[in-house]
Amino acid sequence: MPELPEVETIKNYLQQHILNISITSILIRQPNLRWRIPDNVKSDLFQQKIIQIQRRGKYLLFISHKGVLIVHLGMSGKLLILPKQHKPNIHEHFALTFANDKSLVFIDPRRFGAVLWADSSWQEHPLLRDLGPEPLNDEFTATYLFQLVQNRNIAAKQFIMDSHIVVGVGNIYANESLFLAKIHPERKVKTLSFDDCEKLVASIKTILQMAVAKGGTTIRDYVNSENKGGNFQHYLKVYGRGGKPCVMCNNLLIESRLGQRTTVYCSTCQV
DNA sequence: AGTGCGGCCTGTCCGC
DNA sequence: TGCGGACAGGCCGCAC
Repeated sequence: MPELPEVETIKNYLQQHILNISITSILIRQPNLRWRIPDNVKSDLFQQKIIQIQRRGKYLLFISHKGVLIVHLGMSGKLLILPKQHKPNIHEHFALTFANDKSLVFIDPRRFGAVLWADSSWQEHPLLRDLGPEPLNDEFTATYLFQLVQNRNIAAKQFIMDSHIVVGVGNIYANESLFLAKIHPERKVKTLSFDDCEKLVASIKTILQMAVAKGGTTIRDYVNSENKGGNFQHYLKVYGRGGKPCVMCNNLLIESRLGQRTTVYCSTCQV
């Protein structure tokens, strides 16, 4: 569900609400998420405070003096701030309650998400250490991308959705970025010129920045921690518009499947 | 090493 | 209205 802009929006909200407040209880209701929630989360976080929240790709990192809680929302995960006494949700798998009687509640119907624990050197965690650069950082450049595309016989869309190449680009923003860059999603990446890489990098940055500014995209059920949707869905040019006219050339957009994911593009504008 | 896909889950929608 | 199948903002881990 959530891609980089959605996770960033959640992080920005949580930073204003749960920092530096003692944790009074930890609830593990369903430990079997993508990976099992480690038992020691309970003892390690008890009476600790979250002193900092960071985002790495689509992972949220809740940093305490004892270690780091790593949270990934998968496809259907939500993190909500609710009163300590709230209406129970059958998919509430994990919750932290704070001294101000607010709870941080992890809800995830499909359980593709994860709640994990690392010591303070979370950068070395197996799930995080091999991740590619943050797309909005200066290290994500055309020079970097052009170097990686050499001899790679993979479709452009699958390439930019690979978190070892660049983090945070999911299905919606991959489709949108390729449209903006005028690159066909099935184009083999080894055929990209340096100029193509420049356009692609610039497009990914533009799309993600705009989406962050609009609080993310709500297609179906994404909500931030205030239980509100984002607004970027009003700015999508291809995703969800298969069969409709291209906003640039009026030809009908093609909807196909690539790597088991719905892919939408304009066969005239994107080459 | 790179590439392609199965699988993890539940909910929803669509066609028969 | 019931049922099966496809699909959904992700991504690891395995075959080849």
